[in-house]
Amino acid sequence: MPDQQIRILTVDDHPMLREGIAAVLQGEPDMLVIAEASNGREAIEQFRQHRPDVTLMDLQMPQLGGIEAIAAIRHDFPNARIIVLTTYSGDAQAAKALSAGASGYLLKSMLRKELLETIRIVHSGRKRIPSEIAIGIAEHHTDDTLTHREIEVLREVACGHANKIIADRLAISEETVKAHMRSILSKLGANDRTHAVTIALKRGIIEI
Amino acid sequence: MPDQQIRILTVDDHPMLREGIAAVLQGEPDMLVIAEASNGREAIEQFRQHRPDVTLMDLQMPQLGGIEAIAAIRHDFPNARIIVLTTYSGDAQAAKALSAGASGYLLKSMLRKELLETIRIVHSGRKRIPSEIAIGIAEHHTDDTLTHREIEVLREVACGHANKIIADRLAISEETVKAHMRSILSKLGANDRTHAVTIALKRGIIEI
DNA sequence: GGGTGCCTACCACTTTGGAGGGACGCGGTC
DNA sequence: GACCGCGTCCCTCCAAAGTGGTAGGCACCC
Repeated sequence: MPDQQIRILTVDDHPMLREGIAAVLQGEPDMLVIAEASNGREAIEQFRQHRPDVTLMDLQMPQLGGIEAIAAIRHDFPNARIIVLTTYSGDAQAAKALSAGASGYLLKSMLRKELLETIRIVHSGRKRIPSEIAIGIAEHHTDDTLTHREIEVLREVACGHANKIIADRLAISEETVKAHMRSILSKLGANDRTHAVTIALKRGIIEI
Repeated sequence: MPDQQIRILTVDDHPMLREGIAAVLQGEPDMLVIAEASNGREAIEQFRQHRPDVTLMDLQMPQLGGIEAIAAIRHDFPNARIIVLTTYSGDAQAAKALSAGASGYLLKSMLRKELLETIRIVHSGRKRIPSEIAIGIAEHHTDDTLTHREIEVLREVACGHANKIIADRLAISEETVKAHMRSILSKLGANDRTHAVTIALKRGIIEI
């Protein structure tokens, strides 16, 4: 009954982890790993070629990240069922992945039982987000989110650039940079720019 | 010939990854996974109980980190052969692991071939550190390393505390905090405190 | 005894950051 | 048309951060 099997694509830059997933899924008669990819670019390629029923996707990968890959795949195949399988990297990352079109979000620290359950649930067309993750997202959902420009400024701040330098690099006045900083500090509830950077890193708003 | 097999303990908080390692090692007749652990505390226990020939150890784990576990195991069993298997988290982390007594350092992104090679090499009593890692460590080895007190100050800075607050919390004068900061900025080559924090995070000197 | 590194502390000084206010154009929505 | 969010810009003011130099006490090692 190969037609009834759930055909799965695994995407992760750790071969050993792909190996582990494959080992777990091999024990399940209704599942079959049909392709693997080690970055976002390969993931898109493999998806096009094999049209898997379910895709397991890491977020942090070289070349092209998971979130971009999810968005690209869902753009071409709006019915693609994609489960994020990653180490927790902040509620902002999780929220981005879900709004990019992921149907599930799993942590690598979770047990095989949850993986199998989630694959079956997502394959059947439903969504599945563990409550820990959902709570994390909800916690900051009411908060103001940073605008595109504010995130740009914050990235500059993380590099150790002074307001004046940032102003030059973004081709705006120092006063504007200060205005953005005020907004950033207030939105994140940070004491100072350093605090703002560590908060943003924790929540996955920016990366190092 | 079970006596000639390399008896291996795997330590990682991702069950899926342990599964993957086990799958890879199962194909090797001269290797055998005899125990698993999902954090540092369990690792020490399992080591005591099974005395493996080689231990594969992740660094980032709940309860007790890998570096502490390596140090504890090597304290009781100076001949323990331990290989770090982790995602790269800065040269400082790698250096700490090696000086805690690890004989090898592998990245999770590396291929199975390298894992097997490293296990055999380390089991034979030699060390093995990939050149990328060695270069990373060497790059900053000539640099001044931060003192214990400086790291304490930097951790406070990362929390968004002002010099005055840090002074209170560490029970020293604000002027002393400033003196430490001057030293930190100079040693790390940072433009300002924010930059110092991001550099230290990248290099694994502090964690969020 | 002399040297070194670390932690501590002070002074004087300049630069930067952050708070609080207001303001305007633009694009979107109601 | 009125409103709102965003990005832009300007002002003032004060508190912080950062730079320079100096120095004592302490532990450690030659």
